[in-house]
Amino acid sequence: MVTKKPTRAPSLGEQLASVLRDQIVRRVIGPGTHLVEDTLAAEYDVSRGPVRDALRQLESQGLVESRRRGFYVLGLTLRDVDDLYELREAIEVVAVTRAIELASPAQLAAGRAIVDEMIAAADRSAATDFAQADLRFHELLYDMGGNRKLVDVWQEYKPVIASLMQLTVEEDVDLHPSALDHARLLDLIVAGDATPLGVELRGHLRGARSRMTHAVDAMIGGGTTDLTSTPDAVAAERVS
Amino acid sequence: MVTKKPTRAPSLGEQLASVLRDQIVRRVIGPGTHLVEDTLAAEYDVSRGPVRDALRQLESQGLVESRRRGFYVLGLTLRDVDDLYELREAIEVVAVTRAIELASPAQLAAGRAIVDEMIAAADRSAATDFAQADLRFHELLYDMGGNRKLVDVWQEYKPVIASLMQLTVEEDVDLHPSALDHARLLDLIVAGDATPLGVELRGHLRGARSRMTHAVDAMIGGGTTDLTSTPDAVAAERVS
DNA sequence: TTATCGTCCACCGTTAACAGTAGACGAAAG
DNA sequence: CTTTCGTCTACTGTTAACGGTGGACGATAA
Repeated sequence: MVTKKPTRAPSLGEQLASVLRDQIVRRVIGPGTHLVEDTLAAEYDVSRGPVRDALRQLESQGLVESRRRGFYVLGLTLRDVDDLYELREAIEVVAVTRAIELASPAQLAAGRAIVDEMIAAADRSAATDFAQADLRFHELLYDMGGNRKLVDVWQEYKPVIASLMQLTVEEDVDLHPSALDHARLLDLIVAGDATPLGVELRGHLRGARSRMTHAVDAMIGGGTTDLTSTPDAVAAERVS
Repeated sequence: MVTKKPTRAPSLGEQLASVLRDQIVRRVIGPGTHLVEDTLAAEYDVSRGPVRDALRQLESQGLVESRRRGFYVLGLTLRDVDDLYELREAIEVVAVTRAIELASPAQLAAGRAIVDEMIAAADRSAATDFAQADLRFHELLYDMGGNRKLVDVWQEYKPVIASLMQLTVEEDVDLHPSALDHARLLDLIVAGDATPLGVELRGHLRGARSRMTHAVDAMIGGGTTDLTSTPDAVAAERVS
């Protein structure tokens, strides 16, 4: 069983990383932008130390790149979203497969409670609450799997995924089917057959991926990706 | 094609991270050890900034944990080695599967050149050189796959894997079969069938994993894991 | 015009000092 | 004896200043 660290007040570095991450994902700060410690420190009225911390964190999440003179924004292209979800699929399928043997009754109950929260959020059309419950649900899947390295990778990229999900919450979509998808994942874990479970989760994540590439594409202002005629288009209505 | 960053002199933080990482993997610094910025700064005659950088890096590699008062060494248990290799297997199989379509002639040639270096190192029984070539070979597999997130995860954990490999280089083993295993991976990429390629790579990594758990076990002083009668025992003679 | 060389500067890496905080711990009260 | 409260301290987070470095750039020579 993987234990959780107690919550502490976020440092300035963490706060700044969060602000910059959102700005990068939303392209308020565009790809190629030169980020300089001193400049950001002046702009946000902090010293360079927390700026360093923030930029290091964003670097390890693949959002910025350190070069000789400063950091440069890489941002998130459609390619990046695809890559990120391919990574996520690779590791999350392993985690849920392990969950078949390892998930405890308490964890399964916690999963069902989160699904209930999702349904309640869907009732209220509270997409932001839904997204947060969604993230907690998937984190629980990793916890059930009991592989700490998989958990660590999830934790590393979770903030990026969360930022991406924020791009999709403004859309007026019925969230109930997605909530039920999550319940179905739990059912399949309990049923104990890895093959349909893997198929279901892959479909689930591919739907989420399509939705996000759609949102990023719309944000970029592209018309280059037309999803309305592909099988993913239906799945794209599903969250996470 | 994934581009490489130019090489810079390592900062004090990076150097310290490397030293501490080795000490942790080798259990010179044992699990549970309390690591304090001030104490390490005095011991290594640097200021606290680089110590912070080092500990942050080790934290993201899962070797230490930050709690309220300082960092604590988690270390690498047998469980951790298994988890790490399960992660690696999950992502590396995806990378090589993608390499079937995406590997360039130049990359394949580079792979063969690295295998030649491995054979030369095996000729000289130069295990450390072999291990380094081994790491470069696998990094090239990720590059061939062209998924930047997979590359990033590999880069994140590569130093830990390298430290682990150092535990195994003192053993007097004929390295030629392992070199040829790598050539075979390239052949299978060129042959273009994902299924035998996946099977081969999984076997390859499971061999490496067994070898490492064997080395960690011996280092811990355990007698709790007897590998001599399992199918992995033969594969454990293979590196990487 | 091109190549070379010296200077400058745009940054980051590092250091030392200060400030804040959350438990630990001891003393006092019930 | 147990609980509460106040103080202390062990750390980290942050700030400001200094030092180093590697290209950029301008001047000079061929």
